[in-house]
Amino acid sequence: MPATPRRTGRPPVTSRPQILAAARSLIDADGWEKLTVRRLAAELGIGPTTLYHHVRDKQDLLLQLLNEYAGRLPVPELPDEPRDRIVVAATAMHDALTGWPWAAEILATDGFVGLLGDPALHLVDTIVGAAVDAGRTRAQAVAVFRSIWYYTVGEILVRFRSVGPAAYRDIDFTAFDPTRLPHLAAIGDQWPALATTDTYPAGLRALVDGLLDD
Amino acid sequence: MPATPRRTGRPPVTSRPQILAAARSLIDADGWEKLTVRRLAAELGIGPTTLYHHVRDKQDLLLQLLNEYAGRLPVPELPDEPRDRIVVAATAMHDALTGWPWAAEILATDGFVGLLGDPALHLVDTIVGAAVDAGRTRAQAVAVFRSIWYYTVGEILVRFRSVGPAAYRDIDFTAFDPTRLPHLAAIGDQWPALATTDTYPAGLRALVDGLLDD
DNA sequence: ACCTGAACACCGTTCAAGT
DNA sequence: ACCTGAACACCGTTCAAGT
Repeated sequence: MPATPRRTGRPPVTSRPQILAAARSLIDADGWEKLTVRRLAAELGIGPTTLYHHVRDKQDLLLQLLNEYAGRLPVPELPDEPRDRIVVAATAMHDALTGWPWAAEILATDGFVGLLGDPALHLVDTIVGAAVDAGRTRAQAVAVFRSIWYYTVGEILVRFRSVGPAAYRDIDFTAFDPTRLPHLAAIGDQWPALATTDTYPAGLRALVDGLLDD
Repeated sequence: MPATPRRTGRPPVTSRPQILAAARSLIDADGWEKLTVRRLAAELGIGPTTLYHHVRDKQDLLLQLLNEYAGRLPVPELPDEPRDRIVVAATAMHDALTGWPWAAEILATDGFVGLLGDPALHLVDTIVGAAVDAGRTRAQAVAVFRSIWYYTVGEILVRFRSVGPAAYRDIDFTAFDPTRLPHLAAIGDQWPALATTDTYPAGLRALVDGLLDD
């Protein structure tokens, strides 16, 4: 009568935690684009096909990675005032995505809320609850969350997938036709500086104010 | 003394307009994901490598496609009132992206404003100009545009890349822990219905109000 | 039980050679 | 001046066979 179940067959060469750790270090070292099944297997010193005994497919791997990351997130201290609570919770989401922007790729891909783990859902619940406390109906509160979510994930995606110096180099910001595009022409080569300023907090505040004011 | 330059060498089997038209019909028929260099070449009855004599690379092809699409957009009638003008211009952008959601993939990838053609930039200029008319500085006006852009592109990306019925099928919305996620538990299986409601116009209005109010 | 190599059905892109 | 096939360096995934 063995206390632990007898192991049979060939011993495993890797494990789920090992795979997730390797994936994380691969992303952190070489970037999100370089995380492929084949490279990950090579990193682990195993054949690509072996990975499929531990994860269903690549999408499943990414979700496990995401939920593990969410579990490590610090839980922010939440103010009592509903409006401030929304801003703090949304900012915590934004900070989490800034730290791992590739997560936004997954979250804007696949039915966002239902795929998140408990810790990340806690922030969703916080925002919905705070909107209810601010006098919204539950349906309105979900709409509040969704608007904030679109703004947040959009900011992350645009900020991290774009406007490398290379993309801007081709563009002559002083060449806008002043009769057709007067304001862009007036801004001219100040655009790149203005477009890289961090305006997330101000925009978030404005959005929350607009959503909660009658 | 020839009036037109003499043509020499092998005659072309295709042209830029033909390539763009084929790419457009391929996207419309089979979806954005199916637009590959090789499939496009097959559609045109030419070798994949021939395409590289007409476009620099795939990215270049996509940009040409995008700018051509922007050129076909209807120009909306713009109200005098600055706040309304912003809403109308942003809605026109949103409508354009709803009609061709894959465009959002490119626009959230590569330094968005500088890559757009004149017609699409006209909407950018409109929003910046209206924000100036509403009393903002030029720097603030750019921030207004950017916030609206993040919200808009985020909505499109999330809406079109997510929550197919397949994604939701795995999720039990009645299983949220009521002590840890009280509001999500209270919403329960109403979430999918609430999450597919079109809240873009209301959220946009709220955002614009928040951005323009002092 | 778990691992493996070979294979399938693809990608984008380059380049020397052909017409 | 333009086209072509072959080739390079990759993808994610399946599956029969091995230990």
